[in-house]
Amino acid sequence: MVAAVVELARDHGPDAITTQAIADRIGVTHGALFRHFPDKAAMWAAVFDWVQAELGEVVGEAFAAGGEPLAILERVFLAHVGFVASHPGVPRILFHELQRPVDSEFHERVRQMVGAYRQRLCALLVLAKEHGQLPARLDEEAAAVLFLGTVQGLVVQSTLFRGEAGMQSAARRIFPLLLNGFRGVNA
Amino acid sequence: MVAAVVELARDHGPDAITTQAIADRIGVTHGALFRHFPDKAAMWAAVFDWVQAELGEVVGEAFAAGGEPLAILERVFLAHVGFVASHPGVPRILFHELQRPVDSEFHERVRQMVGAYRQRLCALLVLAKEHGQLPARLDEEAAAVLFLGTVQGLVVQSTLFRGEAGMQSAARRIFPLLLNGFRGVNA
DNA sequence: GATAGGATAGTAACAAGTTACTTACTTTTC
DNA sequence: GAAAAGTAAGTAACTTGTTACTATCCTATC
Repeated sequence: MVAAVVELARDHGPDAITTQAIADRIGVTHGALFRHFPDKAAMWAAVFDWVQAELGEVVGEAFAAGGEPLAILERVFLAHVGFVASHPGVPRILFHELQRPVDSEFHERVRQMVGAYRQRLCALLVLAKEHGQLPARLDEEAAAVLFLGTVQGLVVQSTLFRGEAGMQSAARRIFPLLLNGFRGVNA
Repeated sequence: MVAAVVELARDHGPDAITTQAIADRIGVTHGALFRHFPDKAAMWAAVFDWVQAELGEVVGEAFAAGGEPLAILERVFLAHVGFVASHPGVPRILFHELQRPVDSEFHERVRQMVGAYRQRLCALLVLAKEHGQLPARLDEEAAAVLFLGTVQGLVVQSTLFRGEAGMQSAARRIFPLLLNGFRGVNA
């Protein structure tokens, strides 16, 4: 089911992801879907669960692989971009979720997810400071926001232009700039 | 009309922006809308026209106000963020537009708009190089992508967290990091 | 200067098509 | 043989767009 939704999101915007379209894609009748999910919201929730788990795993591995803090940072960056590049439907789904009312359940979940991600990044940046890889006066919260923003901006622009193919190479060109910003030229 | 749509987008997500909802917001009946617009697509087009003109003006002023290239860059950054902060519905509308099929008319328009913006940024960065404010080896295309990505990422995270209020202050904290990245610590 | 005529803008009700979801019934599977 | 899974045919609500009719205002003629 989840796979069907992610594929549908890739080439027809989420408006076109009707329960009928999902059923067609899976190869069952419309009614059969509702034997497994109480309603459409539950289907979206399942998709979100999958995204959260999958992205969590990919990024978690990058975090866990060890090495110097800045090497980890780069690995996380590329892993995140790589995940999105190999699942082009995912950002569309998330953007769609974000367009619900601000106090919706999904908003809360995304907020928690991004918040936890940001905290891990902050911890990593503090570690890098302690290792002397980054200046002690670095505003690591701003840096974490910038890091995530860079990924998100890359995603948006890649869906606009080169498609997802050029995303990885763009990421490799951009990361040094990002890192230099963290290191600080005026330190 | 445009104002009604932008306000609706602020707190109700574009799915809920039906022609009926627009009519209610304006204070006319449903049918009256179709006396001014042939169909709903034309309404979206009008909204997009407004966004393009308004944002173009705000950013254009920041470009035109003169000063050193990096000062202009900062002014553009803050102007852009300020515009979005004062019209929270706008990013939602644009994200909604981006979820149409890739070869749609809107996609093409957004692409041109972002493309033109990127070129202006590149030109500005080249100018900064010539003034000796940025190292000659700076990859200005990557820098332009990073610049736009930062704005976009800031927008996304602001709609998630502090709301649009903290966006300006976040922008002020982040810009120095961005700039340092351009200046390059390894130059 | 009053008034006919026509464009402009609005209203109310409706038509046609979608969408999410249900229900009564059948098939598969263990 | 019973529970789980699937099917076919609905239904109610909602969405975009249309249509027949009305009010308002500007103009131009008598």
